[in-house]
Amino acid sequence: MRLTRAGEYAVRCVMCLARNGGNDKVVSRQDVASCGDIPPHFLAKIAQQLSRAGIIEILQGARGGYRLIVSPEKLSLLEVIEAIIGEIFLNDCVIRPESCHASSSCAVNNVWMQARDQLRKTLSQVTFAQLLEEESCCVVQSSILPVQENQTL
Amino acid sequence: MRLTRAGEYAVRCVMCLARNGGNDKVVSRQDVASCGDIPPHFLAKIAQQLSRAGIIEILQGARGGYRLIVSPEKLSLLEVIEAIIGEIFLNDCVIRPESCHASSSCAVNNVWMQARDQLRKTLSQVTFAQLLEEESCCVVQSSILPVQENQTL
DNA sequence: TTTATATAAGACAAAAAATGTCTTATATGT
DNA sequence: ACATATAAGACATTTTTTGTCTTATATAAA
Repeated sequence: MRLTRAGEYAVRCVMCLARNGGNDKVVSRQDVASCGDIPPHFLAKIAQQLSRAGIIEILQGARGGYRLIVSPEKLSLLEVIEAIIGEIFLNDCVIRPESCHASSSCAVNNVWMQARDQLRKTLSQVTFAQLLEEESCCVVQSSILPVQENQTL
Repeated sequence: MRLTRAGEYAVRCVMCLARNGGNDKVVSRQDVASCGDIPPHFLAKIAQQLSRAGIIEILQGARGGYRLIVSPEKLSLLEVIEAIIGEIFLNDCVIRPESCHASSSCAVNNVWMQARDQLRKTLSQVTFAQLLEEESCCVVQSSILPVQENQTL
């Protein structure tokens, strides 16, 4: 497990959409990128992963952008993160049998599995609705967005 | 946080020492390496980190090797792992303020901190004495070691 | 004291993973 | 038809991790 920058960007992206596009509103990639301080092309990749995971919808063409299609109440931090970095594992030997000889009955491995379950549970219990209620990094700059709604047409 | 291979090797190294060198016995680097399937020179680096952390003692010269200087009852998985990979953090923004703007009052960050504390607690509650009581990956091959005690002198 | 054995220390190389950029293609609204 | 915006994937860069090699040093034993 590792919260990569891509994972962090994904969280910021969803936060931005939940905040600014909550009512099925579409937010352009540019706006999300500047809101979350994300390189636009990198965001494109991340958005595609979120789209494949069924979390957002991507709208092509003029006036395109991203739209959150899961309500913030039903969307957990875990879902967004695992959409980007894959299912969380803390140790390799579970998924890579060649890196260890006797993983099934290994006491060390059992500890890692327990820690993993705990971590996933914690992350799954936090929804974006909850996160929105509090002050968050990725929302600090969002005050620029309402202005941009009336941008050049 | 990420359980790197180096961290995994460190755990195997300590398991091997706890099992075979429990009574202040010295186990050669070669023996530890073959027991834990660790590249010998890589093990040397890991051992140095464990030594700096006060977990093992390194004995130079002929008949040298490594010796566990903390009793397995008092040595936790967390201590060994953090000796190698540093203090566990799940997210960057805690230690790298430049990667985030308002980390102190960030709801997302708070979740990560909570998950981190939980993970560290879990790992700190497991001792190597406990791990030794059960079957473990890194101990499977240790039956070769008693034989090697009577090796060529 | 000399020799064989074993690790220390750090430079170096290789591989893997993550991050970021760029180009061509495609879709949409006007 | 045109302007706008994302899709898709190749490519480059950077960082991290892993592993190796060489020279130096310490110790035990002949």
